[in-house]
Amino acid sequence: MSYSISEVAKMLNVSAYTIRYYDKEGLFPLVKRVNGIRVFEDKDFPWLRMLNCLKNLNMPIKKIKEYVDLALKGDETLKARYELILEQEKNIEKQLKELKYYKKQIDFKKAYYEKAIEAGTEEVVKDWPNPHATLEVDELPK
Amino acid sequence: MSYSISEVAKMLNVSAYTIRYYDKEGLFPLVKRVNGIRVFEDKDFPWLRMLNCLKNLNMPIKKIKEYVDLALKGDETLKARYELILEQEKNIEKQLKELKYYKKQIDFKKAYYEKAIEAGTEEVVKDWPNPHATLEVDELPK
DNA sequence: GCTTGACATAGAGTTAACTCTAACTCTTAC
DNA sequence: GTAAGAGTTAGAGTTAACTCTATGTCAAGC
Repeated sequence: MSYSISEVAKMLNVSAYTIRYYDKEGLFPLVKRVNGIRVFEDKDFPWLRMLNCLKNLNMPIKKIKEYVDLALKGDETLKARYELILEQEKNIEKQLKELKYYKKQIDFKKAYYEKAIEAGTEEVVKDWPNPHATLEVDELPK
Repeated sequence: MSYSISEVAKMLNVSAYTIRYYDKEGLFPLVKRVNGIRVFEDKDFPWLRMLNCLKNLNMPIKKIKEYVDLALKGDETLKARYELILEQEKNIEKQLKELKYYKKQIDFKKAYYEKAIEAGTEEVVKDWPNPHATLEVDELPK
């Protein structure tokens, strides 16, 4: 099967402009062209999936480009690409920790407003003990 | 206790420029000034914590400003603020789901490269079945 | 054979979130 | 009393990631 730029855009939930921009930035060095028109094929999908993943993990375009360039160089860069993946694994762990940390604060605030709404005024909760009483860097997730 | 702008900046792990920018955007309407100089006090910390939280949940500055403006209006906006918090709760859930989804892909890639490095070439893994074989929007976390 | 629609490019414009510069003030240490 | 250091402002500059415009090509349907 083959797919047009707008079909691929839909799949990645971005605009066709964005796909062209990514291409301009060198993220699709191996996509076929027919009469100048991009033709995405099944063989391109593993990379499209990976790109979608890295993009949603907030990896900058330039960093993604580095990964592409490494992959193009072949087996001699396997180690470097592995390191990059390990970095992403660490990044995900960190983001998960952070999210769980901030979830606690939001949950606190949720209960806070529920009580305030029930009472009709914020006064009754203004002095609630905050579960995150300090704002030291050490207290925040690493 | 009271704190200077650079102390607060350090706590939030941003620059003093950034704190001034946030202030310019109206995120600190209640911070005291002495001779024109910002003086952050203990009473400001609950909001600093909340701001840090929202910022790290990627809420845009403008949206944070809306929340500030609601809070300034007092009890009549309790419901609206509660809704905004509920939205954030949903947002966190979504982000958690996404992270877990992309973690699977990274884990796959990690094993992939480990095998490739062991073999000295990517050839042996190029046809590994990808656990995320499609790239349909429906397959991605909502 | 002409219109339509989807593609193409180069390059300009936009937006968010900083980031910095220039010029100034105020406090503190020598 | 003066120099250093940290604060102030207005406003310009930067960066990333799009987003769009103008202009053009090409294949398909009428």
